[in-house]
Amino acid sequence: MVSDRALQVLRAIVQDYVSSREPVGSKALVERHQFGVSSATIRNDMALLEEEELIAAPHTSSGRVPTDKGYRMFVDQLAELRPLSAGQRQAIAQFLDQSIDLDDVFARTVRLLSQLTNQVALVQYPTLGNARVRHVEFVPMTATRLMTVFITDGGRVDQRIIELPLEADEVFVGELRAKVNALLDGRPLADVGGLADVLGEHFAPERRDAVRVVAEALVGHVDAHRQDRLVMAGAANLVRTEGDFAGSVYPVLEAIEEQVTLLKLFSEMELDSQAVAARIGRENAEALHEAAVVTSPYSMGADQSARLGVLGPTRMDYSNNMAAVRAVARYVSRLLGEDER
Amino acid sequence: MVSDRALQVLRAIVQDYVSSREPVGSKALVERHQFGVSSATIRNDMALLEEEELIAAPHTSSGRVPTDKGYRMFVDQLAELRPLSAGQRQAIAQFLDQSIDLDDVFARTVRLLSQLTNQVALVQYPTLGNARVRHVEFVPMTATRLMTVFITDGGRVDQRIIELPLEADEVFVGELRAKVNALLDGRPLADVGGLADVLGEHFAPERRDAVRVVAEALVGHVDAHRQDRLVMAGAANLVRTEGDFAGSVYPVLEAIEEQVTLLKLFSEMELDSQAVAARIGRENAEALHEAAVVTSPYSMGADQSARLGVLGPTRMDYSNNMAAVRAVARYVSRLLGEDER
DNA sequence: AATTGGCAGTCACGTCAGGTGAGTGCCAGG
DNA sequence: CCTGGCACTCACCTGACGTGACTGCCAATT
Repeated sequence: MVSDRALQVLRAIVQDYVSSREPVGSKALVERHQFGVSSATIRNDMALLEEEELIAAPHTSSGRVPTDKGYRMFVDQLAELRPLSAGQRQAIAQFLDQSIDLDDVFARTVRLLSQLTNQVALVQYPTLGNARVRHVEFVPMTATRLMTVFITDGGRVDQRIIELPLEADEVFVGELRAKVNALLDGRPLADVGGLADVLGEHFAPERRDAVRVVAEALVGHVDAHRQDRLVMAGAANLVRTEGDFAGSVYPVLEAIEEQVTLLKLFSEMELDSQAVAARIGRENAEALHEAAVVTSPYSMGADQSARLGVLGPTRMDYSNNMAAVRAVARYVSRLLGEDER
Repeated sequence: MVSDRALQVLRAIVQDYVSSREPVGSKALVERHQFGVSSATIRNDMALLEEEELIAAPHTSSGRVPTDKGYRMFVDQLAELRPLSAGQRQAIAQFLDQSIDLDDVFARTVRLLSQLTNQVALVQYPTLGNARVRHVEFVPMTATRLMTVFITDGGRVDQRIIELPLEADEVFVGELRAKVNALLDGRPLADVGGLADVLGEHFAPERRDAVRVVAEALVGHVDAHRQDRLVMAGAANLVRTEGDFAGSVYPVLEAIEEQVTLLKLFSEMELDSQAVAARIGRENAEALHEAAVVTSPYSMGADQSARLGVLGPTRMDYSNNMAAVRAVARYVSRLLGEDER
């Protein structure tokens, strides 16, 4: 039973607290916002909000601070994400258009996001859906060591070094290159496993052992495509906002570097709405109890899609960050060809 | 004119300070180490060391702390690089041998180093010397967008997305693939620029504009090979040692993420000895005045070489870190084929 | 000449008490 | 339902005061 005005008060508290980092009291509130009522009235509303656990007082007699639940309500009610300014949009376009390759798109995206939001930015590499094999290349390193380069439709590239049980001369490598590509080029990744099994049949029996090693590498390449990765930028921003973490930022940084916690989080959010979404405080895993994560899905043509976003203290500027994440996600999607049909 | 015993005292001070994080006094010193003289004598030596600016007192009446110069002397003369334990060496081998591709070697190396030293670890990607073109692949993204994949001898791979001024059908892409590879395969990278200039002659006039865009991309690939990169791991460790940075760790983390400061530092150290080396405190650029960097060169066959190492507060365990950096650099060099001839 | 014990002096740091002010909760009156 | 007023509560700052870990120096000793 929170009145309409009480919600306005909650919004004002979140805004003021985010910008000032200090618990906000009823008096300051009526001064900075036009409520048309006195501070005593606001105090009543605040008591109500506290009842609902949307705000809390750090100690008996001080201003109030939004709880995770308060932030959640703030974010959910935050219907209008004001679009970025024309200048900002242009900056996004200009900066990302300079990308020279796929990795560079992600590297630039993550740097851009961290600058726009002053938070740690994260970009998940897209998982390839029904991609196909484009080309496989073999590069001799030493007599018995071979690098395999695996290129897919979507333009993703994997390299891998393998140790052969025999010396590979130019002729054998050439034969490998020709036969593997004849067999695999254009085939869906899902087929690679089966085809690799029969690869040996195309070679002389004394080569079979070496070919088996190559086949294993090819399977490994496919697995690597399934595996997700994150790129991160702006770790320095986390240190800057250190004061917002009661504990240390250490476990937070650790969780980011470990990736596994974040990847799990990203895949859970995948199920959520297709729009920009937030996970706040205790909604997250242990290490991120004091952090908030704002992400949006982006797509890379085909059915390849992943998420990108930012991570920071729960006390963050959700309006701005959500707007930035949305804008960047949209631009990256467009850049990677989704909107081109 | 520092006596021999005074140097022992310096060594003891560095060791005690590194492990305790507290200024060390003459009394504690004689208790923890067997000097065979009284604390008053040690005090005299300490006064001498202070004269030489090898140690300093944070305030008038407190223990002493090594200065940058003191650490420098410690590193140059006093630290014994005890080899790692058999267990540690084995751990390095086991962990790195699992690498599945080139990027993975670097990723594992950097993680390993940060765990062995509890510092931020850095690995510089090798600059390619006189590498040659192995293969160039073209992957259509959309009708007018093409991804180029550039593979060199050394096994390094670059991808890049380009926008063509016309629609590229399968036939044209196939033609590109055949002619570019006929022209470039096996040629040194240095020749790519010249050859790209004449690429247009091999195509029909109406294709020349598109071919020029491709040629530019190829030149870009070569440039990208010249450009250095760093991979980093263990940023969380920097936060953990935050207390050792009088200011904030913010500028330090920022310098690491910017890369340019670190790359400059790495290339300067290139000139130094071939062994493991340290840059301490004010020997570094502004942002790293309170940090120390320990690096060692490693090689990747051919004439490709680069550096790897760790970064932390000047108050770090130099003996251990230098030993770890040296061991890892050696193992990576061996793994990448240098020792195989 | 080097070493030692002794002693005065310095200064960071922890503790404690008192004062200050921002902010709440509640109540009686509009 | 809103408002002004008032008592009450704490976090926080400040200054005073001991305490203890050092150093620096000096005269005595080997």
